[in-house]
Amino acid sequence: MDTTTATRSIVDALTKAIVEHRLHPGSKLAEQKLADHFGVSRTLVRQALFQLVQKRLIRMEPARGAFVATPSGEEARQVFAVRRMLEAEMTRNFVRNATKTQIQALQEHVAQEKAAVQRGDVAGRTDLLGDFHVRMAELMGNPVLGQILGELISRCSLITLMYQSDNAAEHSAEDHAAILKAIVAKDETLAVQLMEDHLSNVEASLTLDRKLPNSDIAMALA
Amino acid sequence: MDTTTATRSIVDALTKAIVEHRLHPGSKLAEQKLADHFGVSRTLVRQALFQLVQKRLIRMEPARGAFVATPSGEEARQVFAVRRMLEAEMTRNFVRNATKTQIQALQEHVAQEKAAVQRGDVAGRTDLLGDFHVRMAELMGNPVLGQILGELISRCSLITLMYQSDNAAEHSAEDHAAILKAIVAKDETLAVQLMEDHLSNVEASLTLDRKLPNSDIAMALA
DNA sequence: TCTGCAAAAAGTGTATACAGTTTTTGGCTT
DNA sequence: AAGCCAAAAACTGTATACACTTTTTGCAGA
Repeated sequence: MDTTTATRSIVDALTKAIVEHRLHPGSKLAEQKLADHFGVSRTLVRQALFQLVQKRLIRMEPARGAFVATPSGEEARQVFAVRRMLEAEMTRNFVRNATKTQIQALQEHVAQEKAAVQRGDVAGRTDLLGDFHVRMAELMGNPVLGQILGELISRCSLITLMYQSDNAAEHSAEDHAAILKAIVAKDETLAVQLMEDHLSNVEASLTLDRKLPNSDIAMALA
Repeated sequence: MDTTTATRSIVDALTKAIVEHRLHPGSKLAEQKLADHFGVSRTLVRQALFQLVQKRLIRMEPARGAFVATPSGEEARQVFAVRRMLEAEMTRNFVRNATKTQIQALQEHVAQEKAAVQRGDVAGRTDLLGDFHVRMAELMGNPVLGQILGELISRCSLITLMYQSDNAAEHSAEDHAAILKAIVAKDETLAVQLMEDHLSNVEASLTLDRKLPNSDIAMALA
């Protein structure tokens, strides 16, 4: 087992748990408990936690330990702003350079989204909706961009959990379908516009000005 | 001394050393030597190294240790592509929203650049040229963007060291001055265009297709 | 019953120990 | 003299130990 793999698998497992909302914002992440759970020593857990801090998925307080991050509304807006910048250009490049195979891959993905929506699979839908963006980033052959976007999208998972309002972004799947249609039609301007609008819609569907409904409270309850 | 501070200061020191080219691409980073140098145990050094891996400034090989990263030409191109995406939008926002104080801050920075160039201060110039971009990102009040850009610019420091050709980007300082002039004139389109051109020029001044002149060799010599 | 405080428990921060792997060293053979 | 192999040294990967801090517990007093 090489060095990175052990720590890496812990990072991945915790990332997955946070992104899938199995660990809530503000939750305490006690090192010994995690070590027991993963069957390793605290040393490896600690290394993993430090990496998660850099991914902004957790925060560490001196002598108090690690907690699942509770991004502020301000931070959320900034994350969406950066996503719009990157994904607009990504979409433009995609229209210009995407091969038929790549477009087909996205079409299949959108079909999966539609299926998940129709059968009421909420968890699966949430997963797929985020994956659409990651998939696009990967397909365009720029792993550097893909990795940055992947991290931003992970953070959005926390953000949406904290600030989602009643009318959650139900029509994301439709947005994706519309974007893809514009891509197929090679309508660069429209595709870019739809992508920007889509991200703005998702952001707008959140109540980012809420007065920290749970962050401190959740910590207090933990 | 809180937990993050000890490890963090090691991360910062190593980052600085790499960005300032005091540690060359491919150099071995032996844990015990670093520990002795910083007067701490390997535990803390190791935590720092893992964070630097995520910042893509070093890489770790199983059972072989940590080495200063040697980004490929392909990776270099991708980093520049992402920088163009982000900095174009950043410039656009800057033209729209920058206050007089912020513009003044940039003007002073450009003046410093000019001074460094004139007195032939190569090290200072290199520092300042990268800082121009970080400074702009910070000024626009989007720390999320600022942090991402900061990391990309750090990577560029390694990239330029590895791939710089004879005619290194001497006129970066002039480019910056031109961009700033367009910003002052509130010419959004021109400012964005100049920023994109500037980044393309820097990229073009590198010989990214070179056949790994030092990566493996430097490792062998280490 | 509620508040306050001290002792105990739990938890973090760092160093050290040790097993396993890689690299270096030094002698032996050709 | 050059190449090769084995022993030694150096180094990584992980666990454990221990000091110090925070949190919890439980009892005494009001």
